[in-house]
Amino acid sequence: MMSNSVSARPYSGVIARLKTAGLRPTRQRIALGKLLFEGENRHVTAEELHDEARAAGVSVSLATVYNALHQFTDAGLMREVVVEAGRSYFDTNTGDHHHFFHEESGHLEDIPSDQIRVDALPTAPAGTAVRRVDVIVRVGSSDS
Amino acid sequence: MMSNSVSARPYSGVIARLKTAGLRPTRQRIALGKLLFEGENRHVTAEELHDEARAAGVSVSLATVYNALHQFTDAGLMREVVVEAGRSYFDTNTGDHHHFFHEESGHLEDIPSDQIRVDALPTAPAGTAVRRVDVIVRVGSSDS
DNA sequence: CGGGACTTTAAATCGATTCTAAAATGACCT
DNA sequence: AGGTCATTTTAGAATCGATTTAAAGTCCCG
Repeated sequence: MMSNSVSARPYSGVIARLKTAGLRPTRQRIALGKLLFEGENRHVTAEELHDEARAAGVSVSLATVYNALHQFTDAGLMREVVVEAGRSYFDTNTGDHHHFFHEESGHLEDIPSDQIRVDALPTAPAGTAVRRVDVIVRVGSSDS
Repeated sequence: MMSNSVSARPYSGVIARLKTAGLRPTRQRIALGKLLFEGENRHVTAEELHDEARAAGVSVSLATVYNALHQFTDAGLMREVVVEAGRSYFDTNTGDHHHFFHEESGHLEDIPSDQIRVDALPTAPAGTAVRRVDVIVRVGSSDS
């Protein structure tokens, strides 16, 4: 009866994912990985994830959360999204998509790539190659 | 023979612009305004502008540069561009356009709005209105 | 179980930005 | 011109998110 969500990554797929990524499945990485990868895609800041882990009874330092988020990102399990100066978001959705950013709440929401189109990209400056295209749709409460 | 540039904003248009924006034309704001608004459009960080001002013999504190950049932005004379966590760029081009961001050099370059198209925007989440759409094309040297 | 490489950690540090409260300045009035 | 007062600037301290440090802890292999 699968208590909740779309999730359904089988029993501790997290450990397998970590190993595949060349990361030792330590207690902390497993706990953070479960919070991040079991269930829906997520957008988190290091602080948020840290609070969440502790709230869930996992003892983990903020530095470790930063380390893990960067390691997961380097391993291609997540990606970093920059929307606000001075704060980093990490996104568990590594597929092709873009974002709504709610300026008041600081909340990010995915825009599936088939719901937006970027056309007619100019050629990259000489000597450079395009690494990624980010589209941020900034929204605010309608009574601004 | 007009020594350089497209500039040609007439004699101290900067003062008029400041007044129109409701900002007192102080020595510092005028000097920064000239660096920013006379000549081509620019992308600067606070530190860069501060260094440039001092190099030009203008005595101004970093805090004042930050103040001025925010005031100019609030007044609609500039806009802030977020491309890297932990660093703010300010852009003198307030028109509709997007950006190339060169990841190695930290350099920003405009993409005129007619050279890019964003279509099929999904509707904003309920209760919200779109404030802006930012497209960042991240490029790096082609031999990555 | 034992050893060594990899991890985690608390604490110190960093760079960017903001805040503070005091000193300086600009604009208005007469 | 001079006086006045709100606005602005400033140096320095403080804050913020993030990273680094070096020491303590853990994981994995035989």
